[in-house]
Amino acid sequence: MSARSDEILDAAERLVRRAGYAAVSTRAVAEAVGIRAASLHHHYPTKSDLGEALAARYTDRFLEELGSPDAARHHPEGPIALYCDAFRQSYKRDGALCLCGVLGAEVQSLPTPVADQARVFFKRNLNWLTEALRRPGKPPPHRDAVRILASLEGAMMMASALEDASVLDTVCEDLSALQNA
Amino acid sequence: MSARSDEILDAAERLVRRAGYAAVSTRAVAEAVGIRAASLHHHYPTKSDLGEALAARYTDRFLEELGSPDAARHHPEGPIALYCDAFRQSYKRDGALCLCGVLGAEVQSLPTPVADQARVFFKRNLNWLTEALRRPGKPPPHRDAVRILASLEGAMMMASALEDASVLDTVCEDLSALQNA
DNA sequence: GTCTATAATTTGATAGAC
DNA sequence: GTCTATCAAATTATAGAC
Repeated sequence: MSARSDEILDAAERLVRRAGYAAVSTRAVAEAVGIRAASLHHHYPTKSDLGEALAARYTDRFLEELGSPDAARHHPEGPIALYCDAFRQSYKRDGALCLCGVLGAEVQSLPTPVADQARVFFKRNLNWLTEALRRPGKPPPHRDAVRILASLEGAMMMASALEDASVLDTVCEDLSALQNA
Repeated sequence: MSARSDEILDAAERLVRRAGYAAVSTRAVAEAVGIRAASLHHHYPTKSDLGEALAARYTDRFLEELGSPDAARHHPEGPIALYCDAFRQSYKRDGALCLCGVLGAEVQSLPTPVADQARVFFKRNLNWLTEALRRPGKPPPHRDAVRILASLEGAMMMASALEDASVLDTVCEDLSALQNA
């Protein structure tokens, strides 16, 4: 993975998170990097290859930033607040919703490898949440994980569509409050 | 609005809800109807016109099916259950997520009139929910409305991406239960 | 690794006959 | 209202020079 390959993913991520996979051309990504389309295809032979690498890196990075579910359990404000903040920071830092939220909405028109990588994001996040919320002597809280991730994905989509970040803040506050109930 | 114009919107809705706006060509819509692309452009001069009419009809129909917020308040299972069922039925009947959830995820690459119509869906739904959940002597529950709609939109996206309708069911059940708390 | 050049296809859209 | 024919532009991708 060369520096240039990473630069290409950076540009692709910025564009796809705002416009969607189908609406972003390999040419547009190349232009954003400052190279020709033919050069981009040297790093990623097909658009599908680019999309797959993009989703995989996004997922790896996101989970890396989260840290271990075990550490999250001992976070002073609780695992839900920590998890919400990861999305909130990502949304505010990049001014765009979750890459895999975007891909998930157009999953039926994605090349199979890209769709599969988007699914991996959701599965790994659900596993992380289930682990972080687990309480001794109780069954794994899978339903809570589903509810939390779905709320956050929907909140980011609506915040982006309505150009109103307070939608995400509202949902995050209510999710954190619920935890203490 | 001729019968043919409506047929075109039917086909467009089916395709866009599965693949996204950018991934669906006017030719593909025309083919699904059984006419030529030139004939489609007679009914909707541009793709943007088609998208705008599509989102507007979707919103009108959805709110019509919901009925009045006042009637929902007196529903035997409560307004939240009624609202959740509207999305659940739509998801199962059409095998696809909310049209405006799809459009919302790619809002930055949509023609302005289409993006605006997608926003109208969210605003009208938030107003409906706020009204249906209102309780005398209390401030309008705008936050609850945001939380509920965001949860449902995210749940549909995830159900579609993971090809697992139980995600939507789980979220609906938890939303209804919360109401009684 | 990047470029120019180019191929093959698709796309949104129009002109004009019927 | 629908068609054939056509267009200009964009898109994904490849060949081959440097």
